Amino acid sequence: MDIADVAKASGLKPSTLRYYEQKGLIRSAGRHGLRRYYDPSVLEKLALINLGRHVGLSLDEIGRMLLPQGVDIDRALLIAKTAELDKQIASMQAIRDGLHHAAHCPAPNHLACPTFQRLVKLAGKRLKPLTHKI
Amino acid sequence: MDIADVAKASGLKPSTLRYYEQKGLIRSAGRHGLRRYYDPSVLEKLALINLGRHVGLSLDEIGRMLLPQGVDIDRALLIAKTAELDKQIASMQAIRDGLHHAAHCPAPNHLACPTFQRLVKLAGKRLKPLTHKI
DNA sequence: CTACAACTTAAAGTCGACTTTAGGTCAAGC
DNA sequence: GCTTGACCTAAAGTCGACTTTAAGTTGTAG
Repeated sequence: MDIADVAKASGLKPSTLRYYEQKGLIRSAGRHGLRRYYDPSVLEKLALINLGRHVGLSLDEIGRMLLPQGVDIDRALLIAKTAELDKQIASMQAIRDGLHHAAHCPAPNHLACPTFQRLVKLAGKRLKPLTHKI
Repeated sequence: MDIADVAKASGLKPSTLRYYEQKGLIRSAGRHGLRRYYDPSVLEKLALINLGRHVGLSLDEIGRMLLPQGVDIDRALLIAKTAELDKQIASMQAIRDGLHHAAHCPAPNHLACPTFQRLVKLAGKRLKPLTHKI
């Protein structure tokens, strides 16, 4: 497949594919002259990268997780990530519940509502930044 | 309170406070000469901003939600955000379950595992980018 | 065989949320 | 009254993940 085919099949732009290659996330199978050509298995690797982005991994982290040979992931890192996701989900649920309450609470303003006050404190304390762009 | 007090109490840097002011998120109560001084209620507003960041709002969105007078939030936007959070949570749970399975699946590599394959497709299709940095 | 669409590279630009820097002002303690 | 540390502003820098641009090369349809 040439780069345009991979782009179409993956939904990524050619420039993104070159960028991923530069970062060491994918490799082309070779060149026809200057032009890259790819093995279709690159699509599986890209799907995996996409998945990683969705769970909040940076490209660098994904690079470390993707085993060099073949298309696979480090299981230990996967388990760690699962635990992290559990925490994130719990946080988001707490916030969701607080927002839901605040939106329906009859207090004159949200800061007058004790449930909302707990929520604000929760966000201030318990939640560490979910610093990612996915 | 002067800017250093607000910084200490909120955990934000003075530069961040000036930046938020520039964006119209907070206001100082006035100046002593050049120096800003703040009403303590700014801390509540900052807590609210912090909360907003945690649910994935941009500073601009937060600016639109914070009612100009006093410290409060637009309830309709709050409800909408609650619904959005519900979706995000559901997505994250699906991914979490998939990762959990993949990490413990006996298939030789994850791509050989049908559950993992479904997960990869899910991430590719159903999940729209959670494009935020918190 | 030629035209040209599609590829190539390196480098610079973008976006959001800040942080840092450079250069200047000033309230307060000695 | 003088020093100094904390404050001020405007502008530039940073980070991650790309995208865009500028300038050049080439496989391939006609």
